[in-house]
Amino acid sequence: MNSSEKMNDPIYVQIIENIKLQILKGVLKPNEKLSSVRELAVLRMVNPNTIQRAYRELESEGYIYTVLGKGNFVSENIEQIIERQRKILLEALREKVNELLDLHIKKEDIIKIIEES
Amino acid sequence: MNSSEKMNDPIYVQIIENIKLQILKGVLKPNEKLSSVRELAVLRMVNPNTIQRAYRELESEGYIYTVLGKGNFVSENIEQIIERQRKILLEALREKVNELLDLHIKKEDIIKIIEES
Amino acid sequence: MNSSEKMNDPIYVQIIENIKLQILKGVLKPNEKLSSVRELAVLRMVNPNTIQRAYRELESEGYIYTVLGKGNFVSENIEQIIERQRKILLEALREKVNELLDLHIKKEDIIKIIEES
Amino acid sequence: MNSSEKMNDPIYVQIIENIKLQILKGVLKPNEKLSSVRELAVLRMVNPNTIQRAYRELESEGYIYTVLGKGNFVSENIEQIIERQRKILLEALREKVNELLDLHIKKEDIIKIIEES
DNA sequence: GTGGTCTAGACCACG
DNA sequence: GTGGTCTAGACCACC
Repeated sequence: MNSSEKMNDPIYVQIIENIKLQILKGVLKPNEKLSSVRELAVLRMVNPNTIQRAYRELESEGYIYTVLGKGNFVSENIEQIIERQRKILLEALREKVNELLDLHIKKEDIIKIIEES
Repeated sequence: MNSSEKMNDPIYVQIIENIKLQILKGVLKPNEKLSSVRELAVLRMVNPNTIQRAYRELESEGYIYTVLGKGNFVSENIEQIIERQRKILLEALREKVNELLDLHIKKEDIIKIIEES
Repeated sequence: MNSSEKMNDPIYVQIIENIKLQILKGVLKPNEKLSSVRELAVLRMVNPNTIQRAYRELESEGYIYTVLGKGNFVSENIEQIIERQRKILLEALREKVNELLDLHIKKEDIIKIIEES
Repeated sequence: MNSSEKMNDPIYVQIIENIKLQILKGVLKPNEKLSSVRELAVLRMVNPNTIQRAYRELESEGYIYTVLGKGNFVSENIEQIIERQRKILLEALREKVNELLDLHIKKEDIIKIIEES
């Protein structure tokens, strides 16, 4: 039912999207501890490296922070992170739209695509 | 009034956009020779390196091809190149839109941005 | 049954490949006149522009030459043209092979692909 | 004894190949920071522009990503990038082989070339 | 003549 | 500090 979460994305991307959504919806709250790498690996039946990678990317995007030896936690200032992401994405969107207009794609057609998303 | 051609863009990007548009509008036709690097450098009053860079990127995107010692030419199969670019861009657009929806941006707001472009 | 001639190639590419093969097999001999653009357009039931484009590319690759007002003819020194093409292609092949080896594709697997071609 | 690393290649290509290999062999890991443009320029005793160019091409091929003001980093999803590159190269190889077969080069001769690579 | 590479070094924007 | 852009100008290889 959700907009992203494509089946053919690599596993670690699916995990990232899943955790992001939980944070965004407030299921996971600021400073809350995430499942440990090993726990989540068992739960999802994937290699611990895959979880490690997902956590690493979530950290680099600012969604979570890592305390060595303690675990991974949801960022304190999660709203700011989201606001920053929004701005970045909106700017990227504007750029893509301009490039499409240059290639003679009509605005209506672009809007149609968005409405179908 | 045109979508691209932003003043703030670096010179080489402006040149790229300009040439792309000429190709798209049919001013430059398949296999037609472009100005030589040095000619265009004099014409636009910039360093030859700047033109060189623009031509190199146009080539790597498939819009033109280079014959060593002869010059740069508009690609034969330019429509396919354009079609490919459209697909790539539309897919990128869809992805951005999905990410924005995940960040709770409303579809209407996204559409508003496109209408302003 | 032939190696190239993919169905999903654009029409003008299919025409190019077809004419190249006729030249290579000696069906079309040096200095022999090719069908006129209009004749071939009717025969193949395509737009004359498509034929024009195929001839233009064949000329730029050296297979044929054009005499304005007279028509298109198979090149005199066709063997040299072919030899040049071979050298260019073999060099390109070597380059691709090296790049594949860098990406840890085994020589055996590359050879297997060639044997299947 | 290695396949790439030709002496005759331009410096920036040698740098690109060198970094690609380090990434492929796992010497450089996902999200690891590369030397800064200036550092590497001093280290390899070349102009910063030359490094800059190498990094730019590595980025456009997806091997690394750039954060303005922070540095250049190995891509997160490097395996996918490699897999994509493999597919592109194999398809290009198949095409070259087909063209060579059309020019009456024997399969055995093509295979011989590969074995010598 | 053409494009391709490279140097030396300046200036900008970002954080 | 980082990368990004740009100039001025040299030298090479190809044809």
